[in-house]
Amino acid sequence: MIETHFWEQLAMIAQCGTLSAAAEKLYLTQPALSRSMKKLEELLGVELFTRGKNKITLNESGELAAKCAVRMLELESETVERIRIFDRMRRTITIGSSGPSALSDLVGLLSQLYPGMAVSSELMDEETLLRHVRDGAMQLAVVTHPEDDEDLFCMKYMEEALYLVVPENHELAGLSHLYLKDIDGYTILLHSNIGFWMDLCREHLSHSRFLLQNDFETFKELADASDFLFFTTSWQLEHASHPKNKKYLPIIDEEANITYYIICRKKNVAQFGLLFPGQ
Amino acid sequence: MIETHFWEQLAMIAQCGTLSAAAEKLYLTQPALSRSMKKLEELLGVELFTRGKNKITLNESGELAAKCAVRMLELESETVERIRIFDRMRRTITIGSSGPSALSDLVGLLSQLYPGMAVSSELMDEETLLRHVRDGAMQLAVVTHPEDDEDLFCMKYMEEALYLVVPENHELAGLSHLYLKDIDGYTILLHSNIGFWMDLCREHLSHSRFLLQNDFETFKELADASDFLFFTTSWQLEHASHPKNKKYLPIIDEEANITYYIICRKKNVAQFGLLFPGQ
DNA sequence: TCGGATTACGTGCACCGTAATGATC
DNA sequence: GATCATTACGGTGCACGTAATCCGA
Repeated sequence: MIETHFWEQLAMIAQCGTLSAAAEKLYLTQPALSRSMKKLEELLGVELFTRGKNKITLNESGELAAKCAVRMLELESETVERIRIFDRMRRTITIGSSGPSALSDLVGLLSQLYPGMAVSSELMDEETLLRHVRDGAMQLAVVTHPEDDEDLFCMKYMEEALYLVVPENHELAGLSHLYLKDIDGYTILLHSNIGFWMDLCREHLSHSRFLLQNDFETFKELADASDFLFFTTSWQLEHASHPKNKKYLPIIDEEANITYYIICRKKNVAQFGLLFPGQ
Repeated sequence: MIETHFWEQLAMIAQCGTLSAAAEKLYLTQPALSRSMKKLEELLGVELFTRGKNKITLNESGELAAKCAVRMLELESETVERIRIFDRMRRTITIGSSGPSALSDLVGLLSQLYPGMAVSSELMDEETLLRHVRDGAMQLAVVTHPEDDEDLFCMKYMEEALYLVVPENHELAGLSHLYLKDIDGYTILLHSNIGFWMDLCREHLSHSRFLLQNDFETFKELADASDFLFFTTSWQLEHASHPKNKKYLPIIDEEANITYYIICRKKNVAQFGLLFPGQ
């Protein structure tokens, strides 16, 4: 059996042309490399070089061996990479959601339940989510509708209600609740990455203008300091601080009161025993 | 970079199930193997085992790694074998002939001209010979007809004349020469491996009975001691001793007086510079 | 004279084996 | 008690580097 470093040295010599150049690249001395190749020839029982007095060249067998060496080294490094990636994936839970709050909530929950695991999370539309869960690219997904599928496990996860935040002196501030149609036309501050909520806004507030913010901190500052209308949800009200000098008006449309369902392949349910107690 | 012996040890552990069993098969002690696998995990940066108090098992990453290890080891041993075979082939000249004398002659000549090379020789029909030369399986072939082909080099090699050997008191002994038809009907001692000569006998001596001999020594003893007719050739008369108390009658049919041609691929001519001087 | 290859020689460390320990059946 | 794995410790061989030599451009 030939150790890997022999193949690496041989490949390097083929690449560099001389022992000395190869030795330098390999952080070896010339004598060491010379000896090593002698040993390789002995182990193979095959002469790989034609040796002149002060030059050494690969012969035909050596050329073949060097080509093979390169292939083996490629396989070896690919293999190592594959093992590392597999191991990393094995200890990361990949999840997705169509809504940001549910995603944050689940990330937090999983991090607590499985302290050794990394959690990789992504916001995406529900069709893509379901496809990813089905083909195994994603282990868990949170969607806004229950899914009845013989391969998929589905469980109610949480509810979330939409609120409109208005300045206390705003004309809407006196209302106890409202419908989406009531605010269609108002200019609204909106975060960009809000998943399905964006579709909801586009659909029901077609006359409104949206001030889109990519950065969450900027959004928060603007929301705090300005008199723009913006949305929040029951989940955010529970988990984050909100300015006191605002009125929080529940939006009572059915579409604005969401029930989240968590989805995973039935064959993976056991893997998430802590998340699905009793299943 | 991971040395081969790590992969071998991992594969062996996967095969055997326990460290101790694997260690024994690898001619190692348990502690050595235990340390070695720790080191492998460190090099990979991946845990491969779940360690109980007195048992150790491959985890999922370890299973993958072990499978990969087997594949790499297979590639490695295939590669070594391939290099060895290539090297051996590189230093053997593979030749063939349709006739035995020309084959012996060429083997002897090549062994003299290329002392470092092995010569692999085979007797076979001319059609097969030409095919082998064309596809590279054979470097040189000796045939009884010139071959005109743009890919093939062809050179006259030697001539050979057939003789009938008869006891001095035989009814044919008085003749100075004869034709094949003159001996059709006689019982003749014949060696089995005589290439195209056999076809010639079958064709022109259809009424003769042949006493076929596989073993050359047996043939020689019988030829010497008995009064059976048998054949020899000009080449054999030159290169081997023949009994004095026999008459050697040349057979003057055209088919019994052979000119041999040596064939090789034009692209290989240079390789046999000593054999084809001036080409 | 310089660059490249091999040979000779001394050394350090990596890995091995032995022995001891812990743990489970 | 038997088996299996890990830890501790001491020894050895192997592969390395340094130095010297040889050779050719």
